[in-house]
This record gives sequence, structure tokens and C-alpha cells, in this order.
Amino acid sequence: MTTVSTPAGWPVTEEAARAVQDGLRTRVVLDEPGPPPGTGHVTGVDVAYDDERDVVAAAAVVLDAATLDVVAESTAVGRVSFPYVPGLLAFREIPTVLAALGALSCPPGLVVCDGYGLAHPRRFGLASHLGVVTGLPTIGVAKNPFTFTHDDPGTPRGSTSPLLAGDEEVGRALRTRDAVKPVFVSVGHRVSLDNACAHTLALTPAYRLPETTRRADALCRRALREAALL
DNA sequence: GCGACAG
DNA sequence: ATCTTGTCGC
Repeated sequence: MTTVSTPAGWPVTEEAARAVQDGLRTRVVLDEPGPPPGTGHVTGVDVAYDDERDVVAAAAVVLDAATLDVVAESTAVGRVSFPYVPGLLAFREIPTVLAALGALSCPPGLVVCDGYGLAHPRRFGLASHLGVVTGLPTIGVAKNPFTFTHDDPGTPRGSTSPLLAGDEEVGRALRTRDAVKPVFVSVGHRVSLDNACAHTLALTPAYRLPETTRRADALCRRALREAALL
């Protein structure tokens, strides 16, 4: 496990953080399909917090995309770098997530984030931000619709409905299990929305949430419990 | 101005 | 995100 501190120059105010987003958003690449599902590596990243102790732990878990077997994993801990503000989640998660990704012993391939990419007030959520900063293909799979609207997808697994910001499709509500609440998929960087949904389905053979985020969630919680950062 | 709001 | 017990069901 590695230890990280908040990067020099990291935004302190909400206004500064929004300015950073506006400066980076133009670098998001949307015209690549991304890797085909079931090939290469797929990596889940997630973060857990202990605001009492001011500690944050991140985990990255690399899976073989064909078998969903764990290929590699890593964790990182640090201090909380930003408060939770809707629309600015990336500034809270990215430093530790970058450290965890950097500690991996193999290439991550496609990165699956817990949250949104383009489905964001300024079209630059966590998944897009992480993609631009690393250059890696990324997608966002969120558990809640945030401020966006959607119709309920059909009952069968695989059914979708557009996730809308007004009349703009910023993502998709995707049913990953029959009759179970859908997840909300959006493009991060260098992946198409169709492909992002296909990957999400490939990663949900048994549970609502992708195996990537399930593994990363369990690992970062464990890392937080065991963190001795005092 | 007020409320809602990924994790 | 996090605080939290038991409980119903495959």
C-alpha cells in the first residue's frame, strides 16, 4: 500500500475546482469505441472515507475481462483532499485513486469508476476527469440518477432507457439484473456509450453492481480499517 | 431565495 | 460516503 498527500496546487475553493474542470473538459475524447468487452484487463477503482480521522483509502482491482478473475490489486491511503460537493466529487477521490492505479503491477486497461463521466453538470464527472488525467479509457457506473431524469427501463436484464439532461442523453439507465433497480452508465473518456453499457453487462453476471466496483469497494474498506495513518 | 444533489 | 440488527429467502 502507498501513502499520498494532496498534490501541490490542488484547488481549495469550489470556484477554483470548477475552473479546473472547465480547463480540462475540452480534452475528453468521445470518438473512440474503446476496447471490446471480454478482452484484456478491466480495472475497478473505489474510495472509502473516515472523515473523523481525516483518512481516505482507495483501491484498484484489475480483472481479466474474459474470466473476471483478479489479476492484480493495490491500495493507497491519504488525507481527505476536498469536501464532498455535488459536481466536485473528483477532487475528493482522484489523488488517492491515481496513487492506487500507479501502484499496480500491470496495465489497467479499461477503468470502471463508481460515479459519473459525462453525466455531470459541466459534462466532466469523476470518470472523465480520471480518463483525461491518465489517458486511459474510462466509464462511470453510478448507483443513483443524480439530478438527471429517466424512464424506468424494461424488467429484463439488459433493458435500457436514456439518462437525460433536458433532451440531451448524457448516459443510460441500465438494468443489470431482472426487476432490480438499474445502474446509471455514462461515458468517461475514449469509450462509446454503447460499449460502456456492453462492458457493464459483461461485468454483472451475478450482481447489480459490476464485479470491478464490488471488488474495489471491499478492498478499499479493508484498507481503510487497516490504515494506521496517525 | 429555496431545495436537490454521484460518493 | 457513513451510522446500524435482524430478517426473509435462494
